[in-house]
Amino acid sequence: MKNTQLSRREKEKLRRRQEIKAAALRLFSEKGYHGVSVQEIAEKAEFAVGTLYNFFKSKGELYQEAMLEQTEIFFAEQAKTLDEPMDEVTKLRNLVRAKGEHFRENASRIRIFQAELRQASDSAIMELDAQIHQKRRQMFDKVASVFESGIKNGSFQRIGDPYHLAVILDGIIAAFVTLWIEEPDKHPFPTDPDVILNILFKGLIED
Amino acid sequence: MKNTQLSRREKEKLRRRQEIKAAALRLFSEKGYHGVSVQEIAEKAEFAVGTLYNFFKSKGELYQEAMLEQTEIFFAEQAKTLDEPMDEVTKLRNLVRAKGEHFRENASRIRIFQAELRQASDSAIMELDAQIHQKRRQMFDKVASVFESGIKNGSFQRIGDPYHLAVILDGIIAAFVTLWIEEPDKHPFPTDPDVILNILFKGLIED
DNA sequence: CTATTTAATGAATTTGTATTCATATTTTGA
DNA sequence: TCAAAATATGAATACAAATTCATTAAATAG
Repeated sequence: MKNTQLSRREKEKLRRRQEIKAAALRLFSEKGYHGVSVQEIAEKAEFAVGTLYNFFKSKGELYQEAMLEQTEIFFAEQAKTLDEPMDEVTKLRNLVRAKGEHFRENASRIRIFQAELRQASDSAIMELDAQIHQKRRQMFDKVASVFESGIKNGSFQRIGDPYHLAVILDGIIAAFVTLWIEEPDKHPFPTDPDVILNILFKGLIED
Repeated sequence: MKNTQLSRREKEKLRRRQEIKAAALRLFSEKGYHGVSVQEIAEKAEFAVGTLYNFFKSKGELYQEAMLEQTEIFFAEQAKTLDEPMDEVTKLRNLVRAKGEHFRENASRIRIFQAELRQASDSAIMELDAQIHQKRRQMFDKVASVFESGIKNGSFQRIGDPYHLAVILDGIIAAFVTLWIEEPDKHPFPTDPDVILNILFKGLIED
């Protein structure tokens, strides 16, 4: 799979292309698509603006290539953990571990997969983000206290920290919403709340 | 809490302000912040561009107000379900139900809480989005087959559809990542995968 | 060493859109 | 009915980039 039939010149060209992509990736990850100008990328990559356009058709294409490459690495790392011949529990543990490692190693780049607006330069929008997150935290506290009291009075097992449980319930619901938004017919949002809650209520292992 | 001490004129003014906000909300929800021009909002609201600026300092402020109002309604609906004097399981069920109803009623508006880029008009970026989602689905299939085989050979209980379980595991991890990104010191991403997996492995109710 | 091809440059151009403001219109109160 | 105050208007302005391209520089070949 090595590029052996590439001339010296072509390899050089490819290397510079990669350099530009790397500079772009770092900036996009920090400030989001709209927060970065082509000028800025050119400076970071130590090329002139025009040069970037010798390598990429447009800013959009550069963004696409940079992000897709990153995504491919991310998924490849995960897939590898599932291809080992292991029992299911081990596979899941390795998967979660691999994801965790990737996140820790690429902390700054992860943000980009969060909402693009979070990185806005506009002050009103940054304020909005802060306000929404405050509301979310308040909500998490409220939900956490439900788990807390359930654990205290013996209705619930202590399978995790109550605040974590609140955040997790939110994450599970968000996952269902994502499914539903992408393919509303194939994955309608469940009417019965227990379809979602049973994930928490019932244990996957033993009973 | 009613605005009784407002003059006829002031009430009118407020109503028009709300109308603009409503038009803006609909457009922002469909096409994202960068995908909508002030022109467009003005047309939808049936005012001239200049008029919007009599009501809002800037596009950013309009966005902020429109989105925040929506968010407040969203969280208020949820909070209400937790304030009723019910047992914990019922509270959680009502919470999930309330969220589901909100999502179904506001389908188009939900997208805005997903990544902003998804609504991009740039074709390269739309393509990127499609490519990432294809990769995600492939990954979900792989993970689902781990759950599937675990269920088949009796290692796992069938607490939900295997594909759902895969998506949910992803959602749980994403929830932890969000926590960690917001407050890295307070909520580090767990080193031990079982902190995450026990949510699935162990049941909240009975054992 | 020179000619020719290939690549890099960045100022100038184009584009898109947020914001302003002089003018027109409507509302209010006398 | 009319003048003053309040609002609405949208063409003009300002600005921030993305993209282009004529020019310059570097690399390669003869």
